[in-house]
Amino acid sequence: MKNVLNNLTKVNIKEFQDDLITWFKNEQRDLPWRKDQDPYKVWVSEIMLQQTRVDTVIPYFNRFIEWFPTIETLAEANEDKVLKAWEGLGYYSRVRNLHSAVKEVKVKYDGVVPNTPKEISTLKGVGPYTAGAILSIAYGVPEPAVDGNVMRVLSRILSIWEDIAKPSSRKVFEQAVRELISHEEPSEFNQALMELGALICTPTSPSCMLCPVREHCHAFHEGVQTELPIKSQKNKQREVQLAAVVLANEKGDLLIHKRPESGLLANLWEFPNLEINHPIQNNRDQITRLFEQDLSLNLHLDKMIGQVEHVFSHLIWKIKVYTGMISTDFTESQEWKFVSLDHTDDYALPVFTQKILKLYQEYKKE
DNA sequence: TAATCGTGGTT
DNA sequence: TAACCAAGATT
Repeated sequence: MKNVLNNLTKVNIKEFQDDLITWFKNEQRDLPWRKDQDPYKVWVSEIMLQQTRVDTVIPYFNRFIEWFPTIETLAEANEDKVLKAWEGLGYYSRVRNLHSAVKEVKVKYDGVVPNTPKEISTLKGVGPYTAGAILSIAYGVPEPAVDGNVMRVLSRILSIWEDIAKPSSRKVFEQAVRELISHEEPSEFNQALMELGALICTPTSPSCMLCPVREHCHAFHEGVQTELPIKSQKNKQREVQLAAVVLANEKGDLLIHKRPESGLLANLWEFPNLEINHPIQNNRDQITRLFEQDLSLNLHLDKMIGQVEHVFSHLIWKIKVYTGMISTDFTESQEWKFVSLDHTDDYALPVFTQKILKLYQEYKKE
């Protein structure tokens, strides 16, 4: 650790803080979660921003705060509505954990987000980054909030050649922040590091000539700013073959199924589907039998109307989409519903399901 | 530690 | 177009 951070002793910390924070106060973006320092809103924004772009988050954040303006309202909401508010954002366990944690804050902390590292870190979905972000931004506590931006910025400023893709590297950058952070303005300091990473110290072509802390930056002085940070590459996605079926009843309502409460897309809704990874499971009769065996759906597949591809972070789904008919004695249950497309307010539909729906609607036009 | 967990924009 | 990227947490 000492060796990796040996450039820390060469930084004029006071000047660095001042240059960074002054720039932030002048250049920061006007974002909806910066209108006040309500710990609940800071919390919601930080969860939404995990692995998600600012431009994507803004409309989701505004609508979420409209629907659930306080800890109390979110705690009282039912999960289907909460998931619907997250529909399309991805990483859905984030909002299920947030919902659970907000309920805990309501009963255990009398509705007040805790302001100590130990307590806030026990909340579901609140890891090291989010704990530091809420504590510093909402409460002014000088804790590190190390995200991808901070690792990139500090790897350049301090010329740190650790692999930032390794989980163990985060503690190196946390230690650096503990040395550098302003105890007078920890909120501005942490946000400034991230804002600098987002606007100036970008991954591929950093705008060093516009950088307010250029003179403090070891990578700039050595001309290696585009070689940092070091980040090892991830494995590529595994490909999975699926079959899905769109089943309409007499009214034109479509059959959807609630996914399991854990794992991928937990508790979201989908058109009936299953894996068909064996080559032998590739014709219509075989797939019909699989729906009967695996899902207890007694149905007739009409025709294959097209294919849908959907890319996850670790999977690629290639889905053959069928239309079909289901036996008249089928009955609805908690996990199986016929729904009108005009009344899906209580059913969060992930993007792959919406791709199937679009294919089906185009097919119906003809 | 390495996998899992989404989606859409950028290079 | 394929790879990469974006304010990570959990298991």
